[in-house]
Amino acid sequence: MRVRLQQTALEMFRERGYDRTTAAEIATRAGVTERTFFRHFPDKREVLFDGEGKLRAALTASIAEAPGGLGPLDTLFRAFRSLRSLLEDNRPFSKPRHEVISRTPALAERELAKTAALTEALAAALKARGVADLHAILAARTGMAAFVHATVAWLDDPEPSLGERLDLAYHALKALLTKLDD
Amino acid sequence: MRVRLQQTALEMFRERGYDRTTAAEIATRAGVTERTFFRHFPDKREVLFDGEGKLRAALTASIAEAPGGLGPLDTLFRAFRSLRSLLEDNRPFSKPRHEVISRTPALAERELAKTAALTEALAAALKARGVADLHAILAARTGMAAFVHATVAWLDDPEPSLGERLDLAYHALKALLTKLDD
DNA sequence: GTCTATACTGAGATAGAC
DNA sequence: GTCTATCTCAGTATAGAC
Repeated sequence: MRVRLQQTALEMFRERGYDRTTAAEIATRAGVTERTFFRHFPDKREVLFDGEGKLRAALTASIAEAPGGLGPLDTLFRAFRSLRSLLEDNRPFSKPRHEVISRTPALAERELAKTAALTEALAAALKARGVADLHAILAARTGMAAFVHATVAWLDDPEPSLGERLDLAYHALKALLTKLDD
Repeated sequence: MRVRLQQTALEMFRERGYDRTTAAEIATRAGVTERTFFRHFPDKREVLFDGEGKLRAALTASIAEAPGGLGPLDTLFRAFRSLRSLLEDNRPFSKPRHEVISRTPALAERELAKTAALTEALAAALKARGVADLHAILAARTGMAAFVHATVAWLDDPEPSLGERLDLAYHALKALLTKLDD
């Protein structure tokens, strides 16, 4: 039922927009009552945010098993690259989902919150490898910035590929360094 | 009246928490009707987010007038440092405000959205200086990550000072980027 | 300033799975 | 019998329309 509600919600949000779709309508089309909708999802926005757990688990696992000598940012990029095929397979679902989210402020806001939570998890995974707190949180935020940018750009246009976009972001970060003073 | 509503709201949120304070109650204590509250603020969360405009104007102005030779990250840090005394003066208000925000998910979410909007503005200001799109957005996100981290840590504990915390973050970023492979 | 739609919340009842 | 999912009903607060 969870999945059915999610699919129905995405479908209706695309047809009529998030604001013009009530939770009761989603529930009815999915064959349940409004109250059931809210039992599955604590609020209406949450119906589009569920795959986060898998992403988080995959990334933290990849970080945990990374070779010892790798720096924090390289560890993160290694983890991001390991997700390429998973993300590429999901594109048929994630693209329309992203379209709805990006044109709905309430959903965009929720996505930022989810991304922030994921960033915290990455920082924690880095700390577990012995990275100092400040370095861990800055690396996690910097890495996520690059990852999100690459992913969003790739959802908008599949060429260049996600892997190429990650490489571009990686080298752009490197270039930022060479210009640092002091 | 705007300011009075904001002060009243912060006061009541601290006393009872955001969720247990209704917009009508804030309005009544401030001496107006609920309708007036929503005429000033499009939604209840927004009552705590108003100084954004000034911060944004100060930062983009500072970026625009930065010396030509400076790299993107140095331009940003120069702008952040120029805000130190403004932020230090504001601490008596921003500290309790931050406490309320950080323990209220709905407000934390809104703050992330405001920060994201500010980040976009910084990226735009960098682009106006001729920085390439990808570099501008990555520098803006990386710089904001460091700035937010330094500010939040400093709100939590005023020592080390904000300026020192910014320097720490700057050097941590430098160290991270220096370790990059390839 | 009034009225109303919609997002949520809580308590209790029902029904089927185990 | 217990557990879990659902429904029913009644209510409050936010926000938007008029």
